[in-house]
Amino acid sequence: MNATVIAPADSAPASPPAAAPEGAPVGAIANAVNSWFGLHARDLPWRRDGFGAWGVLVSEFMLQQTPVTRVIPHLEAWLARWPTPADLAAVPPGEAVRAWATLGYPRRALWLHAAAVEIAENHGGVVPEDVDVLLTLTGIGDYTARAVAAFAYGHRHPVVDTNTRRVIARCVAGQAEPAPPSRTRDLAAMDALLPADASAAAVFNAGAMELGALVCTSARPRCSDCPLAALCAWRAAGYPEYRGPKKTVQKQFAGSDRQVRGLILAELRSTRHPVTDAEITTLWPEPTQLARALAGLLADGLVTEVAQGAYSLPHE
DNA sequence: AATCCGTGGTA
DNA sequence: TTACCAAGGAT
Repeated sequence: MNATVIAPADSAPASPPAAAPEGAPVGAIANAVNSWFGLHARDLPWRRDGFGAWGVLVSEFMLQQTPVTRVIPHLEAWLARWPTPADLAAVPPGEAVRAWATLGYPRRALWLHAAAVEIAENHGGVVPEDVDVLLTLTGIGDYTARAVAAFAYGHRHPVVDTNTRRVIARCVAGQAEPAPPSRTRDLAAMDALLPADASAAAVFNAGAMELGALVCTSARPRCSDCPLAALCAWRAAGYPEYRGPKKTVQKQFAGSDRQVRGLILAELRSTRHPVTDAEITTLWPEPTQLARALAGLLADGLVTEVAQGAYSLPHE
């Protein structure tokens, strides 16, 4: 069943291509991806000329685990309201959590606000361009730091997200799915493919992600449309199924603490008045789980107790 | 290093 | 209907 789900629609070649993928020049992969990207890249807001480093940074926060189509409207509203880091830093974090709406993982809104404060206070209100500096900001990790440096500032760095990891796993390693993430290994693998020219490198970073998002997808990859088909080690090997460590399964959402936290936060977003314990009690039938969820939100700083048994989004 | 963290679309 | 999974990061 596993291989059935993953295996692409078109069949493997009867015999492996004469040119072994390992023998293909490294530059061939980047060349093919960049040519394809030039023809098929989606017209996304953050790819417009002059979109700005702040816009790129906000987009990357929003895109952490949330699909492109859900991000775009919120991103544009966000940037219209807070055109600079200082604009966001000037409002309470609860405003960011409220504007985040249903994008999910509301801690990201809190982290984005914290990053804006850090940029305003420590970096003159300008989004840093060095990876090492970006990494010091709240909510920015290995992916986002390099994405901002590469896409907003044109610096040459390997940018590795889940799409790129999958493309490399298949095309280079000949495996159906990537091994569990490894910072060192993943960055080295992408670095080995990266064009020397910074501009071409930035295109390749974006192109590999785009290819993984549109063609080299997790389920039902469209190999017949893939610019790397002739270079792909997974294809050449006849699409062997994944044999690595078992992927961790995401816990069921229904009935989870996540769901309860979401219900409480949705209630807090719906009003600017404090929400009382009595009102929160109506949101979920199990008091123990409800209390645990509320305690978690308080500990995370997503909720503030403004009076005994009354709660709101964080003020400061 | 494994687990936790929201929400909604899709097959 | 259920299961998968989507430009990750923090702990």
